[in-house]
Amino acid sequence: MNFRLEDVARAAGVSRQAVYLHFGSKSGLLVALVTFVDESEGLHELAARVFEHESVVDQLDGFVDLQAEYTPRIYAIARALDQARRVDEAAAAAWNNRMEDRKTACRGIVGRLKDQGVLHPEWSVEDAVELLFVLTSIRTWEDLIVDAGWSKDRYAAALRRAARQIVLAPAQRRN
Amino acid sequence: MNFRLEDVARAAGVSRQAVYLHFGSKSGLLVALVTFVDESEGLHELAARVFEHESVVDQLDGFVDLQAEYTPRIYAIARALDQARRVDEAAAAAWNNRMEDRKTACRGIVGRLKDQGVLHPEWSVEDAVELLFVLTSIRTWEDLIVDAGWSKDRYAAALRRAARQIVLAPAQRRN
DNA sequence: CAATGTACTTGACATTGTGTAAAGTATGCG
DNA sequence: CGCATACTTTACACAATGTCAAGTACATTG
Repeated sequence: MNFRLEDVARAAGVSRQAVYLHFGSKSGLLVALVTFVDESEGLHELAARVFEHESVVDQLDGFVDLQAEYTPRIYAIARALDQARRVDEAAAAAWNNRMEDRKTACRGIVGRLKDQGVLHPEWSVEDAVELLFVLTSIRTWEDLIVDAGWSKDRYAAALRRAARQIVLAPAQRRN
Repeated sequence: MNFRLEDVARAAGVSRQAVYLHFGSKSGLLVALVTFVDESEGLHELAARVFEHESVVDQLDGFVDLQAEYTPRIYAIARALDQARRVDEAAAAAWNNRMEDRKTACRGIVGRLKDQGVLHPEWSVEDAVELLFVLTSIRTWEDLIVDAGWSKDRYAAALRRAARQIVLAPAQRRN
């Protein structure tokens, strides 16, 4: 929530009140923005493309790459939403919604790994899903890219490797 | 920053102004609190104990366990500090300071793994340090414990496993 | 004992930003 | 024309941080 409604309104060329008429509150604006950006950036299509890969391992890599590619585009908004969700119910719902989508993607990948017998034997499906989820989260991205100053490529390479090591059965590790 | 200075002052049995006399600002209070809590909880000794283990792998496990044990004790403060650091320089310094300590610990572990030839060959020391760091971060803890509802034990077990898989050379994996 | 300093209190006020309310205006449409 | 829609302008309530000035209680010290 690192922005003032007055600035937003001025930048949009409307009065501050117009923002309230349209979105009800600051959080309301944020929630609408999140939805809008995901649509206009085509998140859905990008995600679908990841799952077009025949090999699950390619899907896993693609999922990591998607995070590397997509997160910087939405980072500022995501951070604001992450903050807003602590105090605003609608923001929390929007956040949970997006997280649920991401988790579903993780479940898909891990489930397929399990089905094909290439899930690392030490991991339960549930734990592997959650760990893949957290490994590819915006927070992890922030820690590595923003705070540690990593490049996108370094992030993608390291996370691909980490995700594979955690989730793939040792025999399958070489691709 | 999910608290009001007036409440803090009242709970401490002093006037709101007294807080300003002592700590200068809300962030100042927070920074002082962080230092105080780390000392009174004995973080330094707990960390030292982790590194008393002879085996580096035990140190790695102990480091994960320390996070599992310690993070819940400081979570509320840590979250406030994480938020404060975006707007307050002193808070940012306090945060970076603690992160640097944690990173030093990671460097120690990974460095020793490298020296003993048991660091996973696919990882550079720098990348492994950072990945161990992010894996054991407060943010990751929050995602798993607070948001996903994991138990402490589940967290510790999963992260031990994940850390080992990422950082240990395959041959060394069984301990 | 008087003077001084320390640590705090009380109360008032400036500031910033969100959110609400009310009245007015421009535009388009049936 | 009459009316609805979409917006503007202005004003204000409110919460919370941070500042300021004057006062008080108590302990220390010459």
